[in-house]
Amino acid sequence: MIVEHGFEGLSMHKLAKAAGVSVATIYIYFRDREDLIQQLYAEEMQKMVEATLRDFNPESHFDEGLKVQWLNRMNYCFENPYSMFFTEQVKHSPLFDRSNIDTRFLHAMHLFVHRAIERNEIIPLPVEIYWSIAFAPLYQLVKFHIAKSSMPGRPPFILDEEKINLTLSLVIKALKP
Amino acid sequence: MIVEHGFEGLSMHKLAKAAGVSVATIYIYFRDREDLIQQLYAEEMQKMVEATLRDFNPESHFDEGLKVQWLNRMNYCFENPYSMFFTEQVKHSPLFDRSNIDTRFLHAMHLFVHRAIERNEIIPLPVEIYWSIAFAPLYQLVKFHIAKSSMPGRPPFILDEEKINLTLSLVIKALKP
DNA sequence: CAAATATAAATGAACGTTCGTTTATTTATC
DNA sequence: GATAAATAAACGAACGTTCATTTATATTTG
Repeated sequence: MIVEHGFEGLSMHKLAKAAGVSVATIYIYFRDREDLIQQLYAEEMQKMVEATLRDFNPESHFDEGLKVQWLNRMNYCFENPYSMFFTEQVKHSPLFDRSNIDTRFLHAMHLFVHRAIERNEIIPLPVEIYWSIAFAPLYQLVKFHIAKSSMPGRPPFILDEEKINLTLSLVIKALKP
Repeated sequence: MIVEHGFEGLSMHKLAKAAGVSVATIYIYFRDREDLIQQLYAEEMQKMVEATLRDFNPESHFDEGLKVQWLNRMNYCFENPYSMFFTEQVKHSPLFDRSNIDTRFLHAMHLFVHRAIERNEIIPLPVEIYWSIAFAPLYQLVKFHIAKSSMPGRPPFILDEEKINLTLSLVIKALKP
């Protein structure tokens, strides 16, 4: 409902009807409407983080580790477009609470980056700059892919492993000493 | 209203009251609520595009042209945080209509990229990959800056011209032959 | 083992608001 | 006196939430 019609598209009555359940039943499991959305968001984010960290070793070489994360993230987005759209919508709405970010994920990332810097695999950078170069391009490509026709009047953009590898190599080039 | 409470925070009654106007008056100038939001979005996007293209010459050297755009975009976001937040919210909502993207802007960008490729200033790339590397990091940095504390438990991230230049140099390194 | 009781889960109906939108009328401008 | 702009009031529909009640499940008792 939220993905297709925005937050306004989710009403407790419609949700109850769609779930084949009474409206009051929802309030047994969720304090109120906002709590429902927040719990759903937390749940989806946790699944995404787990998928992103699958087979990821923070001690691995930077190139290898970043590639694992890119492919994980890309695959998850492709297999769960609704989840992706929903979480992106929350992240760009006033509902988003930055203090609730998964710390397990952050720690793994910090370890990974600092190890890579120690080993001289990438140049030392503020984490935000590192993040903006290492991940923002991936997100953008995934969005282009999901939007199918990325730009009007152009052929649809299909993100495949070849394009991922090309972009990844450029990103790594930027971060290499 | 939308920035502070989401789309649900904008009601015609509350808007009329805030504007010191009757509800019916709004319907003289806007077909309905959605038309109001779409017109507001189009207006804000046009202002942003104009600000981004200020002093930008599509024929200029790639490094120079990209820097102009980055600084323009960054400054506009800083000076108009509400506009930024609002448009980002629309872009990540089902209201967003990809077919309404400003073509003037797209043409300027295409010309700029192709000239740079012709002059061998950057490697040839699909436009989407170019875009994801050339701009996504900037957006991410601006978001970090606006979010003040980028990641919990870390000092607030302040985006200044020095950090912009550093990131820009890395991005250019990635795109250079 | 069945009946009785206690506990938990689920419900339909209703609450008072607020929603987006319209219409008949008044006010301002030319 | 005509045209345009603005309004107050009202519309039914839908909203989030609650509550008294019913249904289902588990436990105890005779």
